[in-house]
Amino acid sequence: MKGEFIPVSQTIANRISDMIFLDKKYIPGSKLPNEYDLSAELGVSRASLREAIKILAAKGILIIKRGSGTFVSDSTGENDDIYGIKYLEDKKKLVKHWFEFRLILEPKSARLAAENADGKQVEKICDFSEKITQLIKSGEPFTKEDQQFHALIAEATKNDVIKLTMPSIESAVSDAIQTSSKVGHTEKSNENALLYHPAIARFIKYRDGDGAEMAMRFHILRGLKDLE
Amino acid sequence: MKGEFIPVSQTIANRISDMIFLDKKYIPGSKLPNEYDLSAELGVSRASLREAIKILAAKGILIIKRGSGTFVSDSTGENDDIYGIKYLEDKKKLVKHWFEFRLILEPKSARLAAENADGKQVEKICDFSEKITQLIKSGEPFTKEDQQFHALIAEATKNDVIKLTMPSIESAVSDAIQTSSKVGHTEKSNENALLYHPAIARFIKYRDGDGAEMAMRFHILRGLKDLE
DNA sequence: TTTTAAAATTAGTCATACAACTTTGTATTG
DNA sequence: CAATACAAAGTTGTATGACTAATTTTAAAA
Repeated sequence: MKGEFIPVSQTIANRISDMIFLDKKYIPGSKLPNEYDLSAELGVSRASLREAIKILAAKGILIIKRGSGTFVSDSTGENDDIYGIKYLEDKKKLVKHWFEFRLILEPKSARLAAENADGKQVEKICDFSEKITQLIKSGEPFTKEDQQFHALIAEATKNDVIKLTMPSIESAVSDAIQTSSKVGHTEKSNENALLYHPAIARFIKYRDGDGAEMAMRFHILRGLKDLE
Repeated sequence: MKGEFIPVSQTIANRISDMIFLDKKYIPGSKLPNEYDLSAELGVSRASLREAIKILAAKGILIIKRGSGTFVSDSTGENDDIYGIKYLEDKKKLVKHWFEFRLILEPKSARLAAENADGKQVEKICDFSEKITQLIKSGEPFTKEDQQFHALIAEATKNDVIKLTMPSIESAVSDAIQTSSKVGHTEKSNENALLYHPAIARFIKYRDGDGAEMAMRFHILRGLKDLE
C-alpha cells in the first residue's frame, strides 16, 4: 500500500478552492490577501503559495494582476487551451473537430435554453443579438460579443457544466480558426450571424426548443461551410 | 497602449508546450530533464521553472513524480476538475448536470465511433467490454476500466477534441457521483454495464451508428435513473 | 541469485533579497 | 481649482541558496 503524497502546493490550492467555492470567504471578483499575508495565514512559504496560485490560475479560477493583486475569476473563462489541444498539428482538422464538437453540444444547448431560460436571460440574449447586428452594420469586429452570445445561451440552459465549459470552448474555437486561416472570413461570418442569431434568439424567446435546436444547427453548419 | 506583460513562468510553460507538441522534443511518457538542468537550459531560476511546471501539470500536460522526475502525460487525463466545477454546492444537481452533458455528447460519440473506428480500436473496445464483464462476475471493482471503455470509444471517433476531453469528463462524473452519494450503487451499476457495454461494443463492431447511439443513450439514461 | 544497505538522483519546501509594476497619496505647477 | 508630476506604499515577479524527503540506482552482503 503506497501512501499517496500530496504536495503542499496542491493542498493549498485545494484549500483556497474550498475557501472560494465552499466557505465563500472570497467571492468572484474579490481580491485575495497579498502573498506575504496569505502564505503566513496558511502557514506555508510564499514559494509554495505561489505555486498553488499558479495552479488555480491555470484552471481559470484565479486571475493574477501584477502589481495590484490576485483576484477570484468571474468565470468568464478565457481558457483557450486544455490538454494541449491547441497544439495539435493539423489546424484545419482541429477546426473541423471543434465544429463537430459544437455541432453535438450547441444545438442541444439551444434547445435547453429555450426550455429553461428565465425572462432576464431571454432579454439578454435578444439584446446581444441586436448588439451584434449593430456592430456588423457599422463594420466593427464582434468576435467577443459572438462568444458572449453563445455563452449566454449556455448559461440559459441552467446546466452548470454547460455554462462553465462553453466559454472556453468558444474561445478555443476562435483561437483555432485564427491560427488555421490567415485570411479573414469576415463577410461570410457577418452573413451567418445576421441570419441566424436573431432566429435563435426568437426561438428561445418563444420557447420553441425544436426551432432553437434547428437554427443553432444550421448556424454552426454554415460556419463550418464558410471555412472551406 | 498597454504592453501586455507575460510572466516568465507562463513564457516557460508555453515554451515547454511547444517543445512537446510542436518540436516533439519530448514525447508522451518521456521524462523531462531534472529541474536544475532544465532551468539552466532555459535560462531561468528553478522557482520560475517550477511554477511553469505546475501550470502544465494543472492542465494535464505534465505529470510530476516526486523523487523520480517530471513526465509528459500520456493524456489519459486524470483531471477531475476544471473551472471549479467539482466545488458546486448542490452535488445532486451537479451529477444530474454531468449526466445531461454526457447524454448530449456520448451517444453521438458512439455513433461517430461506429462510423470511424479502425480494426484495432474495435478490437480493444470489445476486449474491454469483456474484461469489465469478467471483473463484475468476480466481484471486483471496475470504475477505472469503465472510464477507459468510454475513453476508447471517444478515441475511436477520430475526433481529437472528443478524444482529449472525454477522459476528464468520465473522471469528473465519477468524482461527482462519489461525493454526492455515500451509498454504493454497485449492483445497479453492474447490471447496467453487463447489459449495455456488450451491446454498444457490438453495434460499433458492426458499424451500426444508429444502434450505437441508441445503446449509449439508454446506457446513460439507465445510469442516471439508477442514481435516484 | 536474492537481499540489503548505501549512494545518487530528483522533486519538495523554506527563507531572503531585490526587481518591476500598479495604485495611491502628495506636492508642484499652470 | 485643476492638472500634472513625482514620491511612496503595496503587490506580484524573479533569483539564489540551503535543506528535506521520496525514489531509483548501485554496490555490497548474504
